[in-house]
Amino acid sequence: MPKVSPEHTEARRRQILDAAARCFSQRGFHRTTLKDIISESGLSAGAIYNHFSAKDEIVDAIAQERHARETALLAEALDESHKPLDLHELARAFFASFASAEQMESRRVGVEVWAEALRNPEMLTIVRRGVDEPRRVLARVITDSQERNELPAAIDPDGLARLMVAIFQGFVLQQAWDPDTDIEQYLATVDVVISALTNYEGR
Amino acid sequence: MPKVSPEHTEARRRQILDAAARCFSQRGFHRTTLKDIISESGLSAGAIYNHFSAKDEIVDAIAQERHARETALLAEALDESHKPLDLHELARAFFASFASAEQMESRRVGVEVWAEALRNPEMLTIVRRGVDEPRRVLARVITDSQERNELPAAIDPDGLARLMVAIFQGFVLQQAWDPDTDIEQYLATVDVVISALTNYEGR
Amino acid sequence: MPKVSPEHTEARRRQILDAAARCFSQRGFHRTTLKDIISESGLSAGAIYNHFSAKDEIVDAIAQERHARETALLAEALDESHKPLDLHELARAFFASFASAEQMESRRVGVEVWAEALRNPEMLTIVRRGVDEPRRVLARVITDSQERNELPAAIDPDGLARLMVAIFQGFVLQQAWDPDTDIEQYLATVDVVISALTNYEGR
Amino acid sequence: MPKVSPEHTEARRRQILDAAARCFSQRGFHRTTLKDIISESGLSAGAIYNHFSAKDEIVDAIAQERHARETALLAEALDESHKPLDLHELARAFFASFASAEQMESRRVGVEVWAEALRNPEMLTIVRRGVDEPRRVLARVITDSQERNELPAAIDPDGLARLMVAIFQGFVLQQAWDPDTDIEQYLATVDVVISALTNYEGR
DNA sequence: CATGAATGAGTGTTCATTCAT
DNA sequence: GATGAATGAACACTCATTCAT
Repeated sequence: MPKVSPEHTEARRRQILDAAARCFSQRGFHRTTLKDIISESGLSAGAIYNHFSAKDEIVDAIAQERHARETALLAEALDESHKPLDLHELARAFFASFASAEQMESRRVGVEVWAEALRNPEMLTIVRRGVDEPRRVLARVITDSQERNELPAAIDPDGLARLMVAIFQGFVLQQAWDPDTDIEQYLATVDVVISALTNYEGR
Repeated sequence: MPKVSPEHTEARRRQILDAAARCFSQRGFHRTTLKDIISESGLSAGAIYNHFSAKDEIVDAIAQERHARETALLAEALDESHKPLDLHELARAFFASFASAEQMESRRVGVEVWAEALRNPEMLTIVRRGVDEPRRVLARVITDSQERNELPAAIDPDGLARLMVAIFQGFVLQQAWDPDTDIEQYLATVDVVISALTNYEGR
Repeated sequence: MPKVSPEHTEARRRQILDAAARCFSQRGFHRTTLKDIISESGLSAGAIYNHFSAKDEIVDAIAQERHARETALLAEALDESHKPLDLHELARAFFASFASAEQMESRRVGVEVWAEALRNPEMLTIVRRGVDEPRRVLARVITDSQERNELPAAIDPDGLARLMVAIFQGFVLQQAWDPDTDIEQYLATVDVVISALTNYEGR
Repeated sequence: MPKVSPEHTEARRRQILDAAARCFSQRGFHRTTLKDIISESGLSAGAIYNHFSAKDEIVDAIAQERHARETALLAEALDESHKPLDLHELARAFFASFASAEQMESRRVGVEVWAEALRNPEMLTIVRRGVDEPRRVLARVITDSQERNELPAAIDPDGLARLMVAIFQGFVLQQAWDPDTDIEQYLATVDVVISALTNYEGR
């Protein structure tokens, strides 16, 4: 079926990436073979190589998409919120993606990407992009809050941003290991921490 | 009929595990071949198989040792501290291991173990043991602090324990991706958070 | 029902064969993929298969054309010369094709055809046709010369024809390996050999 | 069977190279698959890769050995001859290898190496070594003969050496295409040419 | 006729594991 | 126990060929 529309090409790409994502989520990408992706996608080896020139490229694309989707979700959540942003809202926005099961699968792959980033520069770039941007957003919101006297000026905005990102990352891990991990309990604690910081007047 | 002393056996095991740890830290589990371990250890394939019946067993042993060492370090830190423990001291104890470069290598492997735990039940068990125990210690310390009125009673001890563990895990990740990450800045922020919680009287 | 003129068909064939010849000369038959020919020709896979039913057929056609062209060049050279032919002129005619760079490319392909002929009967037939015909021409010229007493009668015409063909083939090889090989030096030596034979009166 | 003698290692290498040579001679090295070599040698893929790190390395080794053997045969023939060498003897020495059927197989592979040398620098080096050395030997013999007044001084030694090498190469080709090619007829003609040159006193 | 996406058998290569010495 | 050559299933990837549009 040649002379095919760009939509068709894009659909095939999706078909491959969706199949790969399912495989990666189940077995991890090191244990996923091209045969797995072939079976799962219903395509042939050649068809896949018409869209990606190597297995690694599929892995990269999945990692990239994952972080792009997460960043998009966050940006969306920020846009919907009323200015000025407060940290409570921001925290909720961060955790919003935990609703769907599909996102849960995606986050499992994300954890593997985190590990892969330690050995694969390509992946480290992707991870950094996905982590640094939210951190910068957070740091800005923190600075703004300090200027409005809603947060002690003594707090280092970057340090707190890092810590809040860590709070998110740590939960991702804990929930990945145990899907029953109680997100509401966790978010309630996050709220307490934020409130405590908000009311804190230095030592 | 073993002709060799148990000490010799143990020394061989160490030789293998140390070589494997170096390989894993550099290339990751999946990219490390048995040939790599053979070269790095200076032993033969057969010699290795006399101590481990499969590559996976080496991986498991490394993961196990890693968490055992970390738990031991933590226990040691707790023992040395003067009762009653406060959260500031506890946080410092958690982060104590970040001093040495060797520990840095070990933590890189640890991150991969975290990812591996998502697909390998054996590894999940190891990870859970390594994470749950500290969390329980933390929760107990928090409860104690609440009883001494050093922390608001409204805080959920388990939720806060989880969050503090997350604060640790997130930093491990961030530092693994960027070794220049400033630990003192981070610890200062952790201290602020703990102080804020200590002084917080609910809303 | 062909809608296209025979000229168009022939033009397409040329387009394919020219592209293929360029590819073969650069990478050899075996390393040239159909994709290479597609890129080089600017045509599509389907278009090529409308004119050739397999890659081998293109190879055959190239080999055939090459030898046809060489034979034609030789015939032309013979026609132009004034009878009776002498061996000096004939040798020059043989080596005439070494002038152009295009012919140089063609000869590189020719060497591969020589090798291919050892395994591919189709190709062997082509090579034989291309080699036997000149050899017969040479043998006839030699016989004629002997009858005119310009060459010792003791010489075996077929043996000498073979040897003169070999002199040509060997030079093709040597020049293919080293394009700087001095053709004038070589031709001068050939002339000396012919003169020596001409003047030779047996032992 | 580890801790094996160097002889054993060498025997395995031979086993592989002999099998490969048989395959190459039958199908050519482009059409010979590793599976072919595996079947023919009776070894496993892994065993082969213990001795050669890629298929290309086997091809190179075969080409190298072929030329080494040919050079050795020539050197041997030269040593056996009584000084001073004359061209008749030298020509016979060159053609001595045409006796055995095994050498015939080897020469078929050699023709393929000649073609391969046009695209593969590694192979070109091997071919050049195999061709230049005999050419130099020939040129020296020619110069010596000229000094002894057995050959006209007007002849260019290098040109004649090239031509004699070509006479050899051309015969290799012709015999490879047609095993029935008469070597005695050919050698007789070569002798006539040499005699004619010997008696030639310039134009 | 032209297109080029799709096919899938086949390729060279790797690597955890075994076992005769 | 120690050795390391041997195994062979599995892997990622290629490419001549087909055929629906």
